[in-house]
Amino acid sequence: MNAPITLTQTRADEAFDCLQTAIVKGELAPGEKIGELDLCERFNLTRGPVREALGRLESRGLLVRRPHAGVRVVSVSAAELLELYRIREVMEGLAARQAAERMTDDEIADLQATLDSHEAMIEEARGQAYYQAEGDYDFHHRIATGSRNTKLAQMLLGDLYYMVRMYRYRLSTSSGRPHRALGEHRRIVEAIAQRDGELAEFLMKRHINAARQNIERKIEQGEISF
Amino acid sequence: MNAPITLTQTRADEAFDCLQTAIVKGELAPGEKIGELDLCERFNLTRGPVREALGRLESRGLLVRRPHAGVRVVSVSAAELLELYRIREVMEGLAARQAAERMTDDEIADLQATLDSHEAMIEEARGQAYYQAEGDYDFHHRIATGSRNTKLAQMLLGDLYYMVRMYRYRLSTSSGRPHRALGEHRRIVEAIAQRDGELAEFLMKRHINAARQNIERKIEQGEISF
DNA sequence: ATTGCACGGATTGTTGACAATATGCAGTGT
DNA sequence: ACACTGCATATTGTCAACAATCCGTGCAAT
Repeated sequence: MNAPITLTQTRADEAFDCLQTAIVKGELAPGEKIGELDLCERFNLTRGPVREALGRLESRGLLVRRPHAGVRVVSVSAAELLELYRIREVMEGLAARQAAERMTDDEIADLQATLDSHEAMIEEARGQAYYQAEGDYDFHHRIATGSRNTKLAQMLLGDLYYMVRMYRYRLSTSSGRPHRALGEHRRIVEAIAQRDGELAEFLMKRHINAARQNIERKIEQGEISF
Repeated sequence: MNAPITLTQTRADEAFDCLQTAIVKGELAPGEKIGELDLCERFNLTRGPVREALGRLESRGLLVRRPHAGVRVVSVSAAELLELYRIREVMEGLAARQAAERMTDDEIADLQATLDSHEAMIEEARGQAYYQAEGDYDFHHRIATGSRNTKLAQMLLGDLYYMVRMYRYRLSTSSGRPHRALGEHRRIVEAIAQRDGELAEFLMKRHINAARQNIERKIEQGEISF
């Protein structure tokens, strides 16, 4: 039946995780009204934990709830998605700077190793944008935690990335330009290895700015539907 | 027919507001364990809404909760407080830049007017640091919303400011230098009025950086206890 | 004396039932 | 035919009882 060992801490956490992944993977369409009982049956839970999870998700901006009317997945417009990238630009720039100042040598070596594995994945499975997207996520994740800035990492990992990933699934192609992105990642790590925080910040901002412009172009070309 | 006054949307919202203000005002000491039943009696509520509010606050990083052990107000170290200002620096810099691009002329005029009233408050009630703190909060609040960046405003107003204010109450004196801060505010608004986003970003970053250094100095001098 | 362990009490997590409110439909009037 | 009103239903918000888990205390053993 179910997994013999439930590693989840509590029912509410379980509901939170299930809901979050369901939203990110697009199983719950934005704007669609979702009933609590539907969710309970879907995840084999009761309304208590589900309600608590809904509250948490709402607080994080993934859901919008009207007092007695129900709860809907937030629908982000194209303009708002681009605004999200503007925020990422400054916050991840800061993360890169602080990572250059604070990451241990071991962490940097690890980061370089993961870039190698990402390159291998891109080489052998060309067109497999999914792995590239995961690799990209992994890279930014490490930089955020490497900043040793608790709140910064919390905001990036807890708020922004989930919202961005939610649209990654919809854009299907990660950002389209795996090789170029990998090269930019390499240069950022180089700057971090040299403990050049200022350069790392600059390169990271430019990297995310390029990704934003890429999306902007696709929107203008009508390749993305909202 | 005009709706009279919405006392509160829902019990959970009420609990959320009460708890948030109680935490910000320092009525609930950081690190102190708070029982759910205590809170219920304190606010005349039942455990359901209180639990939902606790979940939301935890998700925003104001509380920390261990599975069956209870909930505590988050205790932020001096180092983490300074990290918070580093985040504010880049985020509010972006907010100032976008505000310069997007605020209406009326909003800018309003902003200048509030600065005048702040100046009057400082002049007549010298030493009344409380009003200066509120004025400072008001200023940054308007810039954040003026950016027209929904998520950015949400993160600043919903997450960061409450955490900063929580320590403002403890530091008693806002940042100590009302006149100088006011002058910096004036120059930022000037840049916004001239639609010079780049300058507004630069000035805002320098403003917050100065505030951070001010706190850092106080910490070194042992004027602040944690 | 200190450490380990077990047990009782208290607190939290969860559940199901009850109350309040919004949505949809039917009916009526213009 | 359309708009408005009133009611019925379903869904949400709230409550109080039940079950599971942790913490502190006391005792015993080394």
